[in-house]
Amino acid sequence: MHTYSKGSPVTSHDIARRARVSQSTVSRVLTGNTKVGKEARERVIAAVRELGYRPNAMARAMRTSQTGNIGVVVSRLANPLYPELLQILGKSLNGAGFRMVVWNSDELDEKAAMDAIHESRVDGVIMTTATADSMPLYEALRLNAPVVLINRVVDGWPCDQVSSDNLGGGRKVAEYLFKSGRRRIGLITGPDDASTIRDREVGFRRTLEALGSPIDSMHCVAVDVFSYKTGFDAASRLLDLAEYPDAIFCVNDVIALGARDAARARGIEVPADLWIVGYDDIEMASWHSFELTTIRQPLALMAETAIRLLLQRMRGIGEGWQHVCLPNDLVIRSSTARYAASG
Amino acid sequence: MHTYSKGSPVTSHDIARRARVSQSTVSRVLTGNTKVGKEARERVIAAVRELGYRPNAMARAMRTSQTGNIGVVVSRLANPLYPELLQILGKSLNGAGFRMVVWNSDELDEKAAMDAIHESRVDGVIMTTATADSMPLYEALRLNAPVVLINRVVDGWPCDQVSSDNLGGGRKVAEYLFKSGRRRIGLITGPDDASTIRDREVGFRRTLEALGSPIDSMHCVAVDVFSYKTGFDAASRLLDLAEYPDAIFCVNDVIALGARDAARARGIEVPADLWIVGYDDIEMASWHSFELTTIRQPLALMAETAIRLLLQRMRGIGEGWQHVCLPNDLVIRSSTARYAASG
DNA sequence: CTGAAAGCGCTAACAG
DNA sequence: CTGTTAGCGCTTTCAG
Repeated sequence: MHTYSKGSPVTSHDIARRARVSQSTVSRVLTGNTKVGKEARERVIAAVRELGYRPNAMARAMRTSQTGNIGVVVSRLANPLYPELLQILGKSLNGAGFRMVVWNSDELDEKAAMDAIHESRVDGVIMTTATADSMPLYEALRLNAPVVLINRVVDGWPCDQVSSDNLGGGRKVAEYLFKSGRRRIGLITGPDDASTIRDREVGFRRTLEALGSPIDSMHCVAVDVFSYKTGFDAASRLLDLAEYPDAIFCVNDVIALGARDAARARGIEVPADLWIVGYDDIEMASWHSFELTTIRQPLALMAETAIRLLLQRMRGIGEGWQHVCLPNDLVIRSSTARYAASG
Repeated sequence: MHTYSKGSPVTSHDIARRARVSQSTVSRVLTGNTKVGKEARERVIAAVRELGYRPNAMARAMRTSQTGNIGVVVSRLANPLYPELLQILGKSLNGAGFRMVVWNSDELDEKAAMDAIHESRVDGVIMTTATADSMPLYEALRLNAPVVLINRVVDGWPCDQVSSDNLGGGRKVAEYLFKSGRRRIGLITGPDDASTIRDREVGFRRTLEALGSPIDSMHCVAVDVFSYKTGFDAASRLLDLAEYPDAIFCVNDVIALGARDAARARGIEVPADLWIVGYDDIEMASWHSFELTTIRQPLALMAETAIRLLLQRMRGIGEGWQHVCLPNDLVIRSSTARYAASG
């Protein structure tokens, strides 16, 4: 029985025969790199159409050592930030003539992505979830693999990196809350292996300390994994305190949404009794039920930058490793009072 | 300058030389299909490790006509159903030894996925977003391409298809609402090119008609695209009527969430003044702010089934086209009163 | 401008 | 068990 997956049976030789040219001329017409006589070209094109010929990508890849595939490793797709990022990356990559291959990152996926580079399945990889203890990643980088880090970064690692200013984002939130008169400020943070989270927390804490209003350790909770539920639970703990915070900064939106609902579940009014601030500006942040004040990252710009750096790296251009850090914005909604953000 | 993407410079010949065996023996050790002497095998393995050798996947694919890649076409990732499905599909595919390549489906992506099959970039494709007017898909199917449809299906098309019982889902919702005493039942539906939507709507309408309580055309709105916002707006139109519905069935959760918030924005109490039912049971449906009654599809089972059918098809097994339709469940939450669902 | 020829790195007969 | 041999389908010199 014929198995389709053996690939289209028609090859460039078939085209050559039919167009009465040599196989190499067929190739020349298709790649378009070399001049070909008008007559011959037209016969080839006609034959291609008539036979429904599609060049075999594997064979081409083998000759050119280029697959046209770019791998993307994303963290748990359950965080809506990543689908959003994925959508943007996919569009940009397609625009640049590449296909996107996705790994949904647990450690196995990270390894799989690095394997794919070494096996020439992909020409390069964009990692959104790097951490300093990813051995496979580090190994690949040592071998000079074309990898760029986006979103999460790892200081000092030998590769291009693109992030937004998480330190500054944390600072902006702290300043905003403090200047708006909040003084019992709480924090829900997460695992500190992600640079994003670490930076947001550090920027936030340092600024409050500098302003003379450090976070009470009672008012700080760390979740082990980011989800609505963990956010809900963490906030519940904070809100069950006799003197609960008058504002809570959550290091990402998903937990902030959980926190918002924890307040609702207790009948705590937001923003009257409690302010909540998130981070990422995922789509749900703007929903009527949440109206979450948050930090918006310039995802599209980050994606474009990452792709540009990766393509340069793949071409062997680019000497040192670049670390691009893009600015982000405080988006004020009614989960906090509508005071103007100050510089 | 050395460009990494030229691929690892070490080939099976290098290994052969180093292990003092022929290149084919190296291949035999690596593929593991043939017996190899203990001595030789060990020398090969050692050489592989010492040189950090990785077999070139393109070359292998060219010989075997198998890439190990499965393409997945998903509709707008903005609908959280699709990331959920993607996650499940990815895990199952990896478990079966395949990699997942994702296209984020507008018409261009659909075409790209079909191109990928013809160019032997992927061994097969899983489509979540088929519609009857997808020309590239139809063309590919005519050529007997290994494609399976999941979620959305197209009656009469020559391919394997997996869906859940959308007709029955619509019916269940109708019965539940009617038996719970709702009589001014509204409907927010969507574009009818998707089989899922069509079936849900038909099942719902027919059942209500059979029960003698057809939908008032005033109480039916169709959105052109599925999003929180379109759901919010559509529900707003319904709720601004003098006599607004006492229950609204939304053909998917995303618009149901919008509808829920439209009620909240007007101070309409749910479920006291209005019941809302969605479809899909995406994660947010269970969030405290929504507590949405909805239909849960057996995504994991659907994914497994689709993959099984696809693998059979790729192996050339399987004679006729199968159409698997799996049952789904009504999940009752407090966006409707907590009456028991009846059979 | 075009054909002939040489492989890319690997797998899979085919003979030992 | 293992080496030799013949390509997979394509791109790219190298000669005309």
